[in-house]
Order: sequence, then structure tokens, then C-alpha cells
Amino acid sequence: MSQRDDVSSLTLNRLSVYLRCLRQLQQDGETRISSQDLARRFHLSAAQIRKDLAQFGEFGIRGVGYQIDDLRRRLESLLGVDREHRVAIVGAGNLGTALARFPGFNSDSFRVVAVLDNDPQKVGRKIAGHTVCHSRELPRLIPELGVQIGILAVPAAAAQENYDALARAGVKAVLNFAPVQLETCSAVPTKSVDLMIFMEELSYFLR
Amino acid sequence: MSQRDDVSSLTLNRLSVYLRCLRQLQQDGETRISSQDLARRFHLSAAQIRKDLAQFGEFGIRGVGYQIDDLRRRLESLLGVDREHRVAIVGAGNLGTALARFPGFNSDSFRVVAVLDNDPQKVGRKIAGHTVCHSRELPRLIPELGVQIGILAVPAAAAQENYDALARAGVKAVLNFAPVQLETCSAVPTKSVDLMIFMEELSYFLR
DNA sequence: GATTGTGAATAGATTCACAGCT
DNA sequence: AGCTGTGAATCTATTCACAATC
Repeated sequence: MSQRDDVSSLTLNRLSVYLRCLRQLQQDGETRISSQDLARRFHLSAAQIRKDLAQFGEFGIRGVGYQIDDLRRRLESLLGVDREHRVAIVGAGNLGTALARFPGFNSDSFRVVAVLDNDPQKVGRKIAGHTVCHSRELPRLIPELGVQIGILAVPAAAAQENYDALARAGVKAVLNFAPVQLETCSAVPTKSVDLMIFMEELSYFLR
Repeated sequence: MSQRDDVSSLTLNRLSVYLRCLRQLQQDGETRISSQDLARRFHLSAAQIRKDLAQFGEFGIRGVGYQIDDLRRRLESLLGVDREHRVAIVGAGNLGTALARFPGFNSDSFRVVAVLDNDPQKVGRKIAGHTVCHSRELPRLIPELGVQIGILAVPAAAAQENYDALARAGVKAVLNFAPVQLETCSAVPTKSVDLMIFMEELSYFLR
């Protein structure tokens, strides 16, 4: 169970894809699969599957393939989704609200435990079972609720200060939806999701 | 104005970032900037800025730098965001609703012109000024409204069929939020945004 | 003197192809 | 016989460093 920190984001994202495929296969009643069949079935690359997995150990059986249940469990453990992570959503606008209701955020691996906003109008409202708290409570709530992951769903102008507040309060990772290049501290890994950039990429192909 | 189709996604995404930075600078009243200053100010790489831009022409002045207004316009034209693209959102759940209200989708470059759903409960409702139409109207509406970009905000199980319907109806690009590996036809470039994969990547760092 | 644009160098990711197990 | 795990080969992306230009 090697755990070097130099695993690329590309690899990690593919591991998530593999995990999803394995779950599907298991639902379909399969118990074993080869990298080749996995690749064929889900439009992936067999060599890449093997290389990706090889970074973390020898999970397969030569001449046979991978035991689906076993590999699934190993990937879950590797990605850390075999335990529950507590999530706080900062920003209770359209996006924050949609995220709070997102099924993936109320699953076995991720659980929203707080929704915050600095707009007095929104504080006190109920969203997906959570009463919106004022952002000023953030430094208290994060440690109190054991929040490990912060989700930034605030306007661009407010993103940096809220990132800083989350980092100071002790979250271990941040998912940012605001369209800014955050100045991140390396102790708090951050992933940015920027809709406008995706749209502009598509726009490039419309000519 | 070279327009080869072999520009990497990474490069395109950085062009979007540069564009955003230039707009900010222009708002701040700047008129000229060097790759070095741009890099310093927004935590980018000067050499990479120059290489990225060089793929499309010579936009700068040696010894001087880049004219902000000029470069901004060239990037806008390059990315195709100097014209309006019509957008249809398929799926009027939480996410579809949040997207319909997203300011970026009611801007100069992108305009939502239709929201569709196959749930009779949702058809007829108003979302951000749009009356939700039934998905069966899709083949008629897409050409009629001149929709170029389709946004998939439907459950995983419905994603492929709706992608196919959008492609058949003539959209030129698709942004997919459903957690599936779509089988895409190469004529309709597709970008997938998968929240669960982002979360699992962050989860990896929580140990 | 300053900065771009770019070939050459380096680093990183993917694919190939086969030795080594079962 | 069949499939994994992996070194070597290829392809892609980034960084370096400097000649060309203003």
C-alpha cells in the first residue's frame, strides 16, 4: 500500500473512473475482469489501466485478470472513499444550493454537514435539511463539525478570503467553483472547477 | 489567424485564463503588459504564455510586450467568444436549474435559449425566464432556436440517449455533467465535468 | 536594454511489446 | 494459453536560453 504523493491528477481521475466501472460490473453480477475486457467495455486503454494500478501494488493475477470485488475495495481505500468525509459548502446561492442537494454529497463517502453564507437574507433558511449559518461562524463550525473538505460556491470577489478562512479553520482540501486563480497554501490541496473555461473551450470548436 | 484543430485542451484552457487576466488588467486601467509581469501578477509561467500565444500568431511587440486591448480582442476571436452562442440545457433538476441561472450563461458569449426535461411535472414551469419544454420537443427546438451548445444535466442513465438526440438535432458541442463515459461522435466535441471525480481526487489527499 | 518568438533540452504521460506468472 | 506487470520507445507538454526585434 505505497502512498507517495507524486501521483498525477490524471492518474487519480482515471482511478475514479475505474472504480465506477467496477461498481457497475459488480452490479451486473461479474466477479472477474481482465484489463482488456475492462478497456473494451468502457472505452479505456488496457495498458494504461495496468500501468495506473501498478503504481500502487500488484492487484491482479497473471493469466487471469482482476478480482472485481478485491480491486474495487483497494481502489476505494486508495482514494479514501471507504470512509466518510465531512463537507461544508460556503455560498448558498444557486450553485451552493444545487450542490447541497447533490446526491453525491450525501453519500457514504461525502456528507454535507454545513452550509454557510454571509447574506443575512439567506442565514436561517433551510437547504436540503441544513440551516444556513452565517460565514462568521466558519472558524468555530469547521473544527466543531470535523469538516475536512470545503466547497467554495461564492462570487469571484469573495473566493480568496473564504479560501483563507477555510484553510485557517483547518479544512484539509478545497473544491473551488469561483472563477479565480486562488493563491493556495500547499497544505490545503485545491481543485478548481471553472464552468466558463469549459464553455470557452467548446466555443473554440464552433467555427 | 491560423486555425489548426490540434490545439490541446490544456492550451485552450490557459488561453481562457489569460483572457480573464487581461480583462481584469484593462479594468484596472492598464494598457500594456509583458509576459513576465502577467506571469508574476497571476501566478502563471511567462515562457508558457509566450509559447501558447505563438501557436496562433505574433501578438506582441519585441522589447515592449503586449497591447492589452489588442491581445484581449485576438483571444476573444480565437476562442470564439466575440459572438453569441446559443445554449440549451437538458435536465431541469437542481443542477440544470442552477445552470440556467448562472450569470455566465446569460452573457455576451453564451445565452440559454431553452431548458428541457422529460418529467411532465417540470414541463411548463418557469426557470430563469424560460418555460421548461418537454424533451420530445428537442429535435424541433434545437434547429429552430439555432442552438449550438447542449448542456447535459440529466441523470447518468439518461445521458447517452440525450447526447445522441442533441447530436442528431445538430448541436455543435456538448458539456456533460452526468457521471458517465459518453460514447461521443467526433463531430460533436464533448467536455465532461464530473464532480464525483473531483471529490475523489481531493479525498486521496486526506490521510 | 527590454521583451518577444522559438529551437533545443527536459520532464511527463502514454503506448508498445514482451518477460514472467498462473 | 492467457494476462499481468514493466522496461523501453514514443508522444506530448513544459521549461530553458538566446537570436531577432523594437
